[in-house]
Amino acid sequence: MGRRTQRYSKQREAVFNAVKSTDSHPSAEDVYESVRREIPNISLGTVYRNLSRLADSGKISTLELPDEVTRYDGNTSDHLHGICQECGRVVDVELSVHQNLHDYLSGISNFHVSRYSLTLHGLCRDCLN
Amino acid sequence: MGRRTQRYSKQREAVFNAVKSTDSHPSAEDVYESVRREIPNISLGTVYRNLSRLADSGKISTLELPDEVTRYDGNTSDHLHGICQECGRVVDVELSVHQNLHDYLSGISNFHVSRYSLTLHGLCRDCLN
DNA sequence: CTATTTGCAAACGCTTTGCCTGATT
DNA sequence: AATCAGGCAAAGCGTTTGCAAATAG
Repeated sequence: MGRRTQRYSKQREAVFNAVKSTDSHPSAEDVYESVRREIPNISLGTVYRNLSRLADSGKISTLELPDEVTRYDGNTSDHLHGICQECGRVVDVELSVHQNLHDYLSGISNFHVSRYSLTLHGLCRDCLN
Repeated sequence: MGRRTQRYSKQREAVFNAVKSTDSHPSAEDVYESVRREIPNISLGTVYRNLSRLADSGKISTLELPDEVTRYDGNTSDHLHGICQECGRVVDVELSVHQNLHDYLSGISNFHVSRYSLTLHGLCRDCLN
């Protein structure tokens, strides 16, 4: 066990920047496409490896979306996501709701909730018009 | 388009029964193992095909669990699921909470919620002891 | 100099599909 | 007899991994 030391690599930096610089919650493939413009011969395997390491070390986070390709988020704060049924985008959701939900869920009698995963489906602001 | 007519087959009946007769939320592989005791030469492809058809026609339902193999549920009523961090089981969760949640979620300002997918993580009753 | 990281390609796990034979209506 | 469903095996898709060469410290 124990994490081994991490060395700098321009590939990891580029992967990190690609995730950090957008709020589109890119998939590994999306990140690959984006980073390739800067480092044309980067391999998809390297992108996957770096996404995992960055997520392990808490610098980015992984999105738990049902029936979806894994997506990554540069915003590591605790928040919710909505998937727009119209345009397919994954958007950040304002979370006053989120804050009370944990208490709300402790009302459950046959299961002890330590965390939950909530994904909303509906219409984003753009598609609501 | 348009659904084609469905014919009876003993394989589909067995797949249906396997899902209906348990509350363990079996995966396709689980169903395969189970049905094989009755129909030893059934193929895994047939199990998948029938699970899809049964779900399409609403006779069983598909579980949207993040980062999990797809599981199936013979209980088609709207309810929540908890994944036990100790034993890995997926259990049905009593849902008084669930009923109010939709209203609760309409408070969100930047996303119009039409449905949501909520999975709980924690401890089931057995593992809480 | 040594350990880590890369690129590449092969392997993986789960699920779907094509093709031809067999079963249902 | 006309379709639909099954068995089998191959393919598909997203992701992981083994390996030898390159690179950071």
